[in-house]
Amino acid sequence: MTASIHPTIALLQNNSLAVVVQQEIERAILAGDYLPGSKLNEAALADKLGVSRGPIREAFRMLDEAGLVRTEKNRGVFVRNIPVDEALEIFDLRAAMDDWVGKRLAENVTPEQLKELKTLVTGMEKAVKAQDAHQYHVLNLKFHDRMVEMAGNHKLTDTYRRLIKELSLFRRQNLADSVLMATFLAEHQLIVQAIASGDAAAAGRAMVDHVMQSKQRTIDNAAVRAAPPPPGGH
Amino acid sequence: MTASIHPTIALLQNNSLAVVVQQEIERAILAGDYLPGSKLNEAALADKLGVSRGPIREAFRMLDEAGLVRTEKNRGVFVRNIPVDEALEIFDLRAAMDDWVGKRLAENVTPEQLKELKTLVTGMEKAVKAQDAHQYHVLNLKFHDRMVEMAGNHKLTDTYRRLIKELSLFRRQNLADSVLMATFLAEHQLIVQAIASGDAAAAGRAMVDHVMQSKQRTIDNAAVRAAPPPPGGH
DNA sequence: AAAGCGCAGATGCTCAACAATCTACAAATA
DNA sequence: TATTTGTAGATTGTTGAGCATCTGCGCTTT
Repeated sequence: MTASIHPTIALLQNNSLAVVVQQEIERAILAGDYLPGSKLNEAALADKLGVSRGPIREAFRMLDEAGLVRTEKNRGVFVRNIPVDEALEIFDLRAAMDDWVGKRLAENVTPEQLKELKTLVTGMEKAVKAQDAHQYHVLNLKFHDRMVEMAGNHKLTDTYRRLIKELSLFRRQNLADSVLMATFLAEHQLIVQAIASGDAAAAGRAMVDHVMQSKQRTIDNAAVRAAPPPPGGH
Repeated sequence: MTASIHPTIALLQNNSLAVVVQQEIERAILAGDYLPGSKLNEAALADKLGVSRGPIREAFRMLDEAGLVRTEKNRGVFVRNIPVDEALEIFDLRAAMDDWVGKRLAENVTPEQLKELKTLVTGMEKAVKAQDAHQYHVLNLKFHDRMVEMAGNHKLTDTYRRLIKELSLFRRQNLADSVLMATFLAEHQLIVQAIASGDAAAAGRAMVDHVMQSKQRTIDNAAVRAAPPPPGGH
């Protein structure tokens, strides 16, 4: 009932230090401040964030359970490095969920929601034309996240976001070239179109095809990097 | 390298106390030792398990992240009570996953795996005939878990199991009556049959139908309990 | 070069303490 | 009587010190 004006106070009123620390470390990891594989030092973090080791350790346990870090006994906590195999598995799982989302949206989407999705696609078109890969990436994430959210299943939304976070740990975002961006853009338009048509099966298929395309691109990418040209002398 | 003979020592060699505590509390919760809504007392648990409050608190954070308990600041940790809405959401999410599992199995199942599934169904038949609801329940869980596992996607398997754990917190297992058990049994046979036929679409459909049946039963159950007959005089 | 030694640094855990907060219950008030 | 207030006790959130143990690494020894 006492809605504190001061935001940072309100934060600590409802969240324990451990939760705040967890959020901060998660933010830093997802922002790329700590790269996959790097070690998170308990004492250093405690010092940096101005708390004792207790909350740091509790935050570590949460992050571990969330799949963002890996704990090796007596060695420490490391930012998780998602192997290709696992990333591909995540794509398949996402596809299964997106299939459901597409079907559900085709049946239940409102005109306002449809309009919002179209706006997002338009934004991506502009980003592609402007060669703004970052903006495209942000809108792309938002586009998919909103669709999942619109499907109205909180549990599925939570699960989806958990997967996206883990996936973001897989290779620092393979920068999309303009040709690929254009391809994906066309698929996005297809998805919205299918949803708008109310054809559940088609909408599901469009979503699945799209994710499978991303998966295939990841496979190709991995194949290229697995057999790189020998590095030239420095 | 030093493979301790003593199992409990080997356990602590690889797992921190917090993890062991987490596993023990989780076991207790899933076994029904702590009912949904009940409070978990830090000091009491620390005393009972012979550890300090630190590992207990770390275990709490893991269990919270896993969705098995809920933490209220300054009030404590409580075994989570899954509301009906959330249970229904989980059913839909499961259906989406099982659809994928069914399709995948229809395409890739091995004769050995098929045989194993048939054995499980046979076991359930016997349990139904013997009116052994508990045995049926155990085999049912195993049947579905094995199918998910056989689909070969670890991430999906993890996610599925997480959901099942949460779902087990929803109403102490609605005891299945024999009529319902028979219905589900027929559906199980249908699933195995569809998988064996190699018809991906049919297998997926059979899996989805089955989960939706469980969902519907949950809805009916909830409706009945929501409008119970007025309690007779004591 | 390989094996062994020793040490600094970090983790895992315990214990003790204290502030903040919640809970329950009793007393005071309307 | 019902409601409010006050207060004591219990519990949580957090800190800090301390210590055993493990890891990593450089150094010595062979």
